[in-house]
Formats: sequence, C-alpha cells, structure tokens
Amino acid sequence: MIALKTTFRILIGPAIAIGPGKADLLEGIGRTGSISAAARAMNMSYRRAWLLVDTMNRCFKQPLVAAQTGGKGGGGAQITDLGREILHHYREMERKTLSATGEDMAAIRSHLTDTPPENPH
Amino acid sequence: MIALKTTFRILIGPAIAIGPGKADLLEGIGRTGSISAAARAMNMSYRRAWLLVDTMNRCFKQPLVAAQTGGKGGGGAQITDLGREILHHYREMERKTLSATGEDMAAIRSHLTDTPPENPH
DNA sequence: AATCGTTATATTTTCATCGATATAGCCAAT
DNA sequence: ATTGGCTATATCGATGAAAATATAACGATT
Repeated sequence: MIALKTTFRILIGPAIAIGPGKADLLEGIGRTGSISAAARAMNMSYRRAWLLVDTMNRCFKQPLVAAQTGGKGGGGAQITDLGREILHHYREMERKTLSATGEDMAAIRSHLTDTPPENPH
Repeated sequence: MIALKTTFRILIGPAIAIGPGKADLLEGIGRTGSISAAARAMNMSYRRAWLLVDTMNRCFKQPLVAAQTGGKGGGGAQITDLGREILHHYREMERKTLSATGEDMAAIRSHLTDTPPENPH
C-alpha cells in the first residue's frame, strides 16, 4: 500500500484519550446508536470496542458515550454532547494539521520509496 | 503523569517512515556521530536503534543515515543531507501542527481528567 | 414468559513484539 | 598484532497485548 497517512493521538499519561481508532469508533456509535453495531461495521470485536469506549469515558471528566443495557430496542449507546464536541475538535485538528503541513508533507513524500519495506520495525 | 502530548507519524503501508522516536534518534545520530552513542544517550538498545535506522533508510529513496563499519575513530554514522532535510520538515510539521491546533487542543484538554485511568486500553 | 440483541466483564489462550544475548567483521589507533 | 569501539545480524526467550471464549444481566418487543 502506497497510502500515506499521518495520525495523531492525544495522550494523558499512558492512556490514549483519543486517536484515529477511537475517533472512528465514536463516529460509528453516533451513526449506529450502538457500540456493538459500530464495532461490527468497522470489523472490530465488541470487546475491543467496549474497552476503547471505557478508556475514553475514563479519560474525560464526563463520558463521551452513554450506554443503556438491554437489547431489541431497549439498549444501545449514544454519543453525548461532550462526545460530539470532542469528536468535532479532533476532526478539526486533523483538517487543520493537513492544511498546515501540506508543503512539508509533500516534500517528505517526494523522497519516499513507492515500494514499502517488507519487514518494518 | 498529567503531561499531554500529541504525536504523529508518517506511515508508508505498515511501516513508520518517521515518527517521534525515529526523529529523536536521527537528531541524536547527527549530534553524536554514531548510532550506538545516540542509542546510549537516549537509553535505547543498539539493536533497536539499528532497526529503526534500517527501516528509515529503506522507507526513503536514499538513506537518511550513512554508516561506516569499524570503531575507535574509524567507524560511525552521519546523518545525510536528505536526513537533515527530512528531520527539518518533520520538526516544522510538529511546530506548525502545534500552532494550528492550539485552540482545539486547549478545548479538549479542558475536558480531560487530571487523574489518568490506571488500566487503559 | 420467552426471545433477541444489547451492555458489561472475567478468564483463558494465542500471538506478536521486544529485549537480551551472542557472534562476526571491520577499521583506526596504539 | 592487539585492542577497543563500532556496524551488522541471527536466535531465543520473556513479556505483554490482543483475540477468543464464556457468562451474566438487562429490557423492550413479541
């Protein structure tokens, strides 16, 4: 894959408060209304998705995702107002970073091989 | 640790072409004139440092680090012109990103707990 | 009340990554 | 020639992370 990608994460101590994976998951939960549906949609185990949500919620003063137990219409999960706000800021950071670093990025890119190393470390 | 940190990496396929660790190592090699000295200085095993250098060199069309075998004045490693250029761009990206995302960053920060979760995932 | 699809969590197992260790070759200085 | 400090690389084991599996509780729908 020649896909070039910059990612960034906001760390609080050893924990990733939010990063590319958590942002996508958050978005998926907002779209689907459930942790498990979002996990399925992005081909992630429910367990993993739940752990990510748990970490996110514990990193912030208030939860980004509110979940209700029960299924078949009863249960589900919604992204909170804070969740939407954080997600918005994260996407903005992505967008602004992309535009602010475009030139340097292009310069670096022009020096990269188009054949990625097979045994990277 | 309440230290907040954003990091970013440039990925080419599965490999990290350059990221915070590789940038620091590159800088260290430029400063010390040797892979092993740089590794020692940043408390990294020589093996690991060498692997990182190897990956960097293979991600780019031309090496970022040029090494000569032999020791005691004979051997050593220098950062190449390309290496210096890439490092410069990377630092610039860090700087520009920081200034471009300051507001969003502060907004997110204000919602983080000051007690990082102990078992993050 | 039976069921389905959730959230929530513990336990076990598998797997990948990393570190430690070892070895070889090289070159200038002594 | 011997040594010291470096590059370069292979191998093995431990450690830790992720996945798989299992289970429980819950609540709207039927």
